[in-house]
Amino acid sequence: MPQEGNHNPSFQLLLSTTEQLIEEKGCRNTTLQEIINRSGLSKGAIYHYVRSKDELFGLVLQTRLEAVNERFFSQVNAGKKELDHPLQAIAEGLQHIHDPKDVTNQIFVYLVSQRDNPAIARLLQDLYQLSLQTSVNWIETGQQNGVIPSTLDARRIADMFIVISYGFRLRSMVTTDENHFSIADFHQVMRETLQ
Amino acid sequence: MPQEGNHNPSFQLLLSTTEQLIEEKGCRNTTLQEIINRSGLSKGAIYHYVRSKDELFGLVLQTRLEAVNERFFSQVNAGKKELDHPLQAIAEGLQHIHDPKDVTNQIFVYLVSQRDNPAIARLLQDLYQLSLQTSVNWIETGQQNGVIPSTLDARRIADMFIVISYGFRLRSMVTTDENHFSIADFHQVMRETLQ
Amino acid sequence: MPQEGNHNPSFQLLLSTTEQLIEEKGCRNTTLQEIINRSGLSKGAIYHYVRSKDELFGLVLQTRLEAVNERFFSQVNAGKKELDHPLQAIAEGLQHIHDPKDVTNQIFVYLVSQRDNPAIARLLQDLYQLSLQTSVNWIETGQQNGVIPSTLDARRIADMFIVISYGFRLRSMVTTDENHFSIADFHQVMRETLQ
Amino acid sequence: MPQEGNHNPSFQLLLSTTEQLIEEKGCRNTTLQEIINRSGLSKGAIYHYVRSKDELFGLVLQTRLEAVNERFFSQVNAGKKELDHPLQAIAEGLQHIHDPKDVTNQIFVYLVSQRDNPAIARLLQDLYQLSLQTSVNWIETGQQNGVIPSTLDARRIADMFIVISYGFRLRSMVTTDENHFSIADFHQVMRETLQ
DNA sequence: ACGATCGGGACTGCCCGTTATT
DNA sequence: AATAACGGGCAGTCCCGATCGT
Repeated sequence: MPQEGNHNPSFQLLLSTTEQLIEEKGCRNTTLQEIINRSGLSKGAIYHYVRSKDELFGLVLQTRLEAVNERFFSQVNAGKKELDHPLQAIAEGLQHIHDPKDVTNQIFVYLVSQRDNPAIARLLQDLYQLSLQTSVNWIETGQQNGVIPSTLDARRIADMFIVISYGFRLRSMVTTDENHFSIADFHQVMRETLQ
Repeated sequence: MPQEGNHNPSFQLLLSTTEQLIEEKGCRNTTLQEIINRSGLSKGAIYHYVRSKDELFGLVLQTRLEAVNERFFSQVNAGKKELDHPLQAIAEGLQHIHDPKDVTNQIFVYLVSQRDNPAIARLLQDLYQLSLQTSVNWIETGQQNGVIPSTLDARRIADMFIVISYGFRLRSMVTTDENHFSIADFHQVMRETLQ
Repeated sequence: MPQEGNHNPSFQLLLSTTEQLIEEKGCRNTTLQEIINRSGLSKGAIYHYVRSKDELFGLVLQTRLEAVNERFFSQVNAGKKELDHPLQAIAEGLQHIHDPKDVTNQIFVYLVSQRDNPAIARLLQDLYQLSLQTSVNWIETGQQNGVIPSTLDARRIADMFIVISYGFRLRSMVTTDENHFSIADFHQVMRETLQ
Repeated sequence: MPQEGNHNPSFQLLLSTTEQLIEEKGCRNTTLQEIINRSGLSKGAIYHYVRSKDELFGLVLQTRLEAVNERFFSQVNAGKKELDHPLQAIAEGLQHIHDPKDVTNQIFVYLVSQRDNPAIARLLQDLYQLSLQTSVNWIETGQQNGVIPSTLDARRIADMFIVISYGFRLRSMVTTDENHFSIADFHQVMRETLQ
């Protein structure tokens, strides 16, 4: 499984085709056969890069989340303005957790429902840690800049942030109601929590 | 599909066997064949009661959640003491959302990942509405009793409650870390939010 | 697996199609797909009757051997002449162990090479017992009729007979030489052994 | 395919790893992937030495049998005592045909079941000829030394010997019964046959 | 000569759901 | 109301070839 930082065009094609199919038809209805048909790769080729369909989906999710995190990170680093309102920046960057069609949301719950597979469980754990650490970094940056009181436990706040974003993701996939508790409300709660 | 309030022993056996199997091996690994073997029912019998495996899982979830809600409702109605601390009652009743092995958590994410099936989508929507309405009822009871300020939007608070409980459910299935944002913290946030 | 004495036409079709294909192309090259194509049955139908391809092959072998044994048995019972020369009758009935294309030979070695599968091992053991018992019966019949000395150990002689017929089967699949040790020679050895 | 008398360490490693795996898990369950994992060789390396997995197995068998034959040959040449009882020497050297776990037995039936592959058929034919010729040599040696009557057809006797040893091999893989016709009985038969 | 990566495609067994039958 | 028969999609495994470097 030589996919560490793999830039092989076939592997990239595999990932993008899979992502596209998930977007169109959901995880459940995305079959290996369709990936084969659309990508032009063979089953052997696919299993040369990944160990299973689940791992493939996990890889797509990981790639996506890493891209998101990277984008955020560079955003935060780039502008000084955002540093004044890091929470706002974060909240704005999270619009996608409201989109039930968002590929990351779909793959995320799909993988959680496969968590009895140890490899999947590990991947999910890793992604959680990644998100948590990123959030901690943001908050600590805010504390160093004085916009967030240093008395707060960065880790706990970050985890709360994760929990609520998980909640939003799940709610978006459960109901289509015009929702009553919005990201704006969340922002408000955070603001009060952080004084 | 005559399962409205069905007390048929075969149907009850079907539900309990399924629940048991899910607890043992997870949703994904619970096959029809195993349900047949363990329950002694035939495939025809099962498909006489339910339309699909997903519907069966949905029914198990629904039964469970209704039992939980009913228990809560009678609890709230029974004692006056709990009325003074409705939030605490709620929080205590939610310990199970922390258990990644909890059958409702497992079925819930499984069904969400199957949400492209319209019947499943409808079921999830219904369950969301049920939870929401239950929460609204609790909060309004609290407002009538003066323990919660009447200025607050019961619907919004209830939804926030749902979102966060969804978040806890999901987090419990993603990580086994000693978690930093706990139900106690949640209680604290709620208390502050509700003044 | 309801194939005990199954006279279901689909099941019979399955067996005969399989036998035919093995005769044409050997066990290894007989694929499920071909059986499906030629028989018109679906994969689901086939797996309704058998648990695996190996079991299917085993069933073909068993059916064949039982037919052979039954034919022998009725032959022995029918004619008085054969009772005088039971060995000759046996030897003549064994011509097919010389035919490398014979389906029973092919399936037999195929199954032996799969003997790590416990179900296969059990089947082979059963078939061995069946053959052994049949041979013992013949010999004891010979002893009762006085053509075989009662001093001989029927069981040992029968087993020797099995071993040598196994040897003939295997040799026929290994070499196409005009063979030097023939069934006639075997007959001679037996005759001397039995006085 | 430069494996004639190849003493290349990689090639030897390939053979011994394969033999070891067959001993542990049987021919069927010995996959190329396992050979790759355990030997550390790459797929390319393996296919550099052999044309197919079957050929690889054939090579292991051939190597083993040649070693056995060579050992016998040197034994016969070394001592005079054995020359007096060549049959006994042979019989003693054949204990391994009783061991169903013996690698040669396993590979042998595996290859026979693959005999539709012409290369395999040729290999089996060659091995048969080798065995036959070896037996003929022993018997002729015995005849020259006067322990075996010169009137006997060495070729026929040798072939009978092969057939029976084939039979023992097969029986050992079919049943685990304490067997009734033993090598000792075989020895007895041979002795009587040869006067 | 030696070996690694990449890729192709056949095949089995599993599993869900449907239809015919009683 | 329940069973047996059946249909067919799908994932993952496996053997092997092709190509390229060393």
